[in-house]
Amino acid sequence: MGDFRYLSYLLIFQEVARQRSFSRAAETLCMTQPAVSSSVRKLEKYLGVKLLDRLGRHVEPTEMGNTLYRYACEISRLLDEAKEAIREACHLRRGILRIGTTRPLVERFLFGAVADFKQRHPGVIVRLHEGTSTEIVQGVLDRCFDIGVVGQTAYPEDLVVLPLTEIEFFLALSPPHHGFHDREEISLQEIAHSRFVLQERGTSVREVIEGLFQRLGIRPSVIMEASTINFIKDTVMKGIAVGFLPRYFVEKELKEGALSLLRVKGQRLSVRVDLVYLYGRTLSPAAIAFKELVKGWASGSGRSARRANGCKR
Amino acid sequence: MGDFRYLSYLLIFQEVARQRSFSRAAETLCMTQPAVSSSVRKLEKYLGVKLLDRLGRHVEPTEMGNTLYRYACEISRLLDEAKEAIREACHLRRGILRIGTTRPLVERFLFGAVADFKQRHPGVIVRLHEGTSTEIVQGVLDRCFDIGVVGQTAYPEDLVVLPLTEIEFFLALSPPHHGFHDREEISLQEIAHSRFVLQERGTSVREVIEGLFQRLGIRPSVIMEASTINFIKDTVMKGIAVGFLPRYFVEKELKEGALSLLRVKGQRLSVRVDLVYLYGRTLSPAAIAFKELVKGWASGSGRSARRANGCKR
DNA sequence: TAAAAATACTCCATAGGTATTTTAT
DNA sequence: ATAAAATACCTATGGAGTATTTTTA
Repeated sequence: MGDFRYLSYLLIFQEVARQRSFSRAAETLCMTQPAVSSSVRKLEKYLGVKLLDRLGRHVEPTEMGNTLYRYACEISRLLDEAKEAIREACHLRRGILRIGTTRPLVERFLFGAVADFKQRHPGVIVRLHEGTSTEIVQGVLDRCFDIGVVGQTAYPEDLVVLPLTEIEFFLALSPPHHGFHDREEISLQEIAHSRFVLQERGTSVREVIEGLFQRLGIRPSVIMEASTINFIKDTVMKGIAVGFLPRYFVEKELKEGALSLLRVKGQRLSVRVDLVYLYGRTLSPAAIAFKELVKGWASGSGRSARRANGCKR
Repeated sequence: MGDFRYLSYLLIFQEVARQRSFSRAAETLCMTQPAVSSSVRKLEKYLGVKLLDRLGRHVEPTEMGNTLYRYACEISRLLDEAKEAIREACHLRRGILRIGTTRPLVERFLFGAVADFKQRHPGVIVRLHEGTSTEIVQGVLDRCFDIGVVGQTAYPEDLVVLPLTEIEFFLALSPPHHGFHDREEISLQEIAHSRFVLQERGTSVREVIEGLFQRLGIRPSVIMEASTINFIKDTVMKGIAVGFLPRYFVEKELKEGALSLLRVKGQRLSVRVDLVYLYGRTLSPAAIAFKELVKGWASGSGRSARRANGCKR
């Protein structure tokens, strides 16, 4: 095409039409009157129509001039709006933040982090999706999520992985049904023939647990696969099976004695929590801000990311 | 401001975002790849944000890039629309034509001319306003009408006046009530003491009639001022008063003998019909076309403006 | 290694300035 | 007579080209 330059003429014309004067328009546009005149003339030549009637003292848009003026107004409005949208997104007053994560992690710190983020940046829309680790990772690859917070898995390349924290899992069992509830530790061999309720396939914990069993040559009898961590807790408490749970999740039940947690002897049964995003892609300001925030919520018990600073009042 | 040039960068960026490639965008834009690259880089620098993630083989808009891309699409849509609107208006496929005229002239030829115009240019909206000659002239001055078709008056300067035709007025009277109906002519003195129904003040005919009476030193007894020409006809036919009417308007009544028309002796009682528009202002293509059309309808009995030519099929 | 973007440089078109004339009020 | 637009002319910026290097898939 090559008629890009006429775009600027359009905005110059708009000012002339608005002010009904070349000179005044030149002034507000910080140009000289001849420059404005020539711009409008070039636009008229390009479009092949007269846009302004020069009437000595003042100037008046023609029929076509009025038509074009209306469009020019709309266009310059959009230009301002676009600039404003970018400005606002930069200052975290606008935008969308799409986070993918797993159910247990939502409760561990995402929930708190998101609430914190929303309070700091109420203008940003946060979309929190839940899924298994593999689903979330795929979602990040597919640009469904800006960032994912998942238990460690085998990541594909071109994914930036930022370790956040580690969550240790313990063998969870119901006191009445086993003789182990007074012990601190237990070896997997001791419970090799128990019935298990495990996290569903596709979750990071499951992968870790499977790896453990495999290394010890144990083929456990998995009687249930739970899609929610709550279901595991309930099943264990009923004494139907044993499972693996993080401590933070059953704090209350432990106090009540409804459940026992035993460290798995000789093995480090823990899952690293990672924040992941696509390599090479620019994170939105909102995503960057959230990334920093969630680091705090992961490391300390969460509240290390102070609420006081950074908040405009 | 001076940031006009960034407008063109916006459209270049849009093409890159659409094609997800600098090289391909350069091709469709008929530019070189470095030119496109530098444009986008300048836009990024101007806005202070990264718009595209360069990923070797291809390119992908960032969050901000996507936001801006949506605006760019809307803007380029508007640009196309504006150009199309102007093109269509030039070819008389779109536009508004605002005509001001007086009631009797609508029936004399405006009605036919407008119908003819609409048939040739169905896309153009025609707004036909009625009023007294002075009202219409004022409307033209106030930009309410593109053109006015009125009986001749004292025009203000800066009005272009194009004489269309002349309409002769005759004394109209009801046969039973007067002894003149078998005559051809009559002098105003003979009916100086009749009761008159005249066109309302502000109309051209009224001005002409007033001038005539004044010159002859007659002060007629005007018992009624009619705002519609029909009212004059009815009043005359009822024998309540005498008035002045053009022949074309009472053709039927003359044949039926319900009315007589007598030429006013020694006086040329006629009103010139003018097409007027603002001096210095560019007429819209629709107005120019209508102007030419109405010339034909005024001169011949109307049909001299052929219908065959100029019509695209 | 091949395709695409970035970089380096050169050039000329043109946007926009100054000075002046024309025009209309 | 004055204010505003048009015209004429000139200069310098920067847009866009060619050639080359760098990068990544």
